Amino acid sequence: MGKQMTEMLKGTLEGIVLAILAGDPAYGYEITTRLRSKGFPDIAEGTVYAILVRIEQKGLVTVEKRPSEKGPPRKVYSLNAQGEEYLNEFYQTWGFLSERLDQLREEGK
Amino acid sequence: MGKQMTEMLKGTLEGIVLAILAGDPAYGYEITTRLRSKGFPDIAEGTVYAILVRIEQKGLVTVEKRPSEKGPPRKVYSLNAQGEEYLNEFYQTWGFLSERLDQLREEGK
DNA sequence: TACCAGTACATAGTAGCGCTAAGTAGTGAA
DNA sequence: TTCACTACTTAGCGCTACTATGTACTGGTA
Repeated sequence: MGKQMTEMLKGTLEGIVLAILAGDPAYGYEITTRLRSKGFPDIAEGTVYAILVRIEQKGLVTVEKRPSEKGPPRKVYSLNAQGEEYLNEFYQTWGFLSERLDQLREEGK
Repeated sequence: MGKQMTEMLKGTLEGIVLAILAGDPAYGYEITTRLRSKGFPDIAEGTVYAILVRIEQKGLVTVEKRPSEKGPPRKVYSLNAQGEEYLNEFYQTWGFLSERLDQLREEGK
């Protein structure tokens, strides 16, 4: 993955995962494969699990353990009310940065 | 500054500084004040200087020392060809992420 | 004169985030 | 029994922005 992308994902990948969970609940392995199919082919598994641990500790998700037919039990994550609020803040922060950048880009022309 | 903003600036603040320089050359102190007046009131001076050192080492800018009437000599930074290319890559990466996020946001509704 | 605010640059130390790499564990197919 | 796939975990690393502090020059003012 490009170095710029790696650095830019800091602070945004967490939001992206939350956005995925906002669609519907999912478990780690599933999130990884979804990310990979949706334009982030190089996201490492470890990265996703680290984010899941973090957002659980922050209290943004609820976790439910469900058995799997194909391997170890899954930990299914659902966004809770606090998580939705956090996601909205994330979108706002992103929007703010987008505005500044668009403006700078215009000025630079 | 919000913690989300701090994390999101990782990987973008450097690009923002390059975008400012794309408008016209500037020196560190000036960049800091410009940032503060343009919606980033809490950017620390030290952060800006660290970025300037970095982009100089990466060869994205040329530096010229000019005397100041009001203090120590200024180091004026200008974006060079390599810097412009890097800035374009930055915009592309940003655009890619924007698309993914917009898409996720739509799906989440 | 002495002090302070403003200008201008520099840097050591810290925390957070994503990545690398390696491991554990369960299932089913070759 | 070996391998591939599923599924989760964790230690260590590099990079970035922030905090805090320091240096140095100018001009105003008490």
